[in-house]
Amino acid sequence: MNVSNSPMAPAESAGKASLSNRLLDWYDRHHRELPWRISPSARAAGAVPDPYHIWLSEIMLQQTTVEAVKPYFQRFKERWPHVSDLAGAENDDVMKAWAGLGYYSRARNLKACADHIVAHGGAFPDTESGLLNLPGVGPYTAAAIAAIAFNQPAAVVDGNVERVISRLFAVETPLPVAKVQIRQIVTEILPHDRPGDFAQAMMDLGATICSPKRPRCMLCPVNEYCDALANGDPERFPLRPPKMEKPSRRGAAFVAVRLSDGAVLLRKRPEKGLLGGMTEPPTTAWTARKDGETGAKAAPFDANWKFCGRISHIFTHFALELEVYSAGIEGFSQPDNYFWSSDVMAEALPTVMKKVIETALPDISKRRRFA
DNA sequence: TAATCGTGGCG
DNA sequence: TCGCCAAGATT
Repeated sequence: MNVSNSPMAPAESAGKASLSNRLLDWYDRHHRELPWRISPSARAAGAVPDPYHIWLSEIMLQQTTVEAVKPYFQRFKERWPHVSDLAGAENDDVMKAWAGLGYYSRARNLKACADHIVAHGGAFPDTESGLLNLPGVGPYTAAAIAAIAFNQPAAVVDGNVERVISRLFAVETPLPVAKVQIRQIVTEILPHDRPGDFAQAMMDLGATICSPKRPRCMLCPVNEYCDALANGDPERFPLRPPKMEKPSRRGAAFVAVRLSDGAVLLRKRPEKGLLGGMTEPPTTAWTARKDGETGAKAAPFDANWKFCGRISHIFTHFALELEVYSAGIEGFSQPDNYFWSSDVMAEALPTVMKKVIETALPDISKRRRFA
C-alpha cells in the first residue's frame, strides 16, 4: 500500500497527486459548511477557529448526527458565548439546555470542563496530551480539537475515518481491534501542512461519499486508491463483531397533577447512570420480567390513578415499555429529590420522559380545567 | 476488555 | 417495521 504523504515521494514526482492531496483538493471544492467550522479558504487566509466552538461542537457530535447538533450548538453559543459564560452557568440550566440530545454525562462533563478551563486561566490546552486530561475529552476529541482548532498533526479517528481507511486499505481486522492499525495509517498519510482541513476532509468524505450503505464510489476523489473498491465490495468494510440482542424492560410512570394550580410532580434522577442528573415523573423500577410490577397498584402513593396509555422507547442496550398513569392530588409530603413544576416541558426532561408527559397531557389539562 | 450510556434518521 | 449507526468517553 502506498501510504506516503510527502509531495516529493518518488511515486508522485511523475505528476500523480497523493491520496491526501486528492482529498484536500476535493475538500476545497466540496466541503460542508457547518456553524462551528471555518472554510478552508478562510483558514488559508490566516483565520483561526474559536477553540471554544470546536470543543463545544465536538462534545455534542459524539455519537450524534450533525443535524441533531446544529440547533443545540446555536442555542448554547448564543446563551453562553464564551467558555467563561458556561463556567458561570448553573448546572441545572446546562442540563435543561442539553435535554433531548442524549448521553447526558456529556453535559455534566461539559460543565466540569468549562469550570476547569476557567480555573486554569481560561484558555484551552493546544496539545493533544493536554486536551486529553479534560473531562469528557477522549482520544478522538483530543485529536480533533488539536487538529481542527490548533492545526496540529494529530491522527483524528472517528467512525467516518474508520470506515474510509478500512475501505481504502481493505482492513480485514474487525473493529475495535483494527483501530490501532487505522490510527497508524492515518498518522502516515496526514499532511503536516493542513492537518485541520485533512481531518475535516476525511469526515466529510465519510459523511457524504463513503457512507455506511451504498457508498457513492463513482464520485469519490480517491476511488483509484481504494483497495475495497478494487476488490469489488466496499460496503463490507469496516468489519464489526456480531451484535447482542436487545433485552426489553417494562414499568409504569405516574404523572401527578396538583389540583390547585396544575403543577406536576417531578423528581431528579441520581447524578450517575442512565439519564443521570435528569428529571422525570416518578416511575417504578424497570424490570426485565414480562409480568413486571406495573399497574396502578405499583404507584409510589395512593391516588385515583387513571391509565392514560403506554409508551415505548429504545435505549442503546435495552428497549423500554412504560404504562402511563395520571391523577389529580392536593399535596404530597415529598422526599428531598421531588419537586412541583409549573412549566414541565422546560425542565431537564429526557425524550423518553417527554413521551410520558405527552401521553398524560390531555389528562393534565382536563384536571386543570376542572380544578 | 467489555459494558454502559440516548436519540433520531434512514434504507 | 426494524436494524443500523452517528465527529466516543468512562469505568
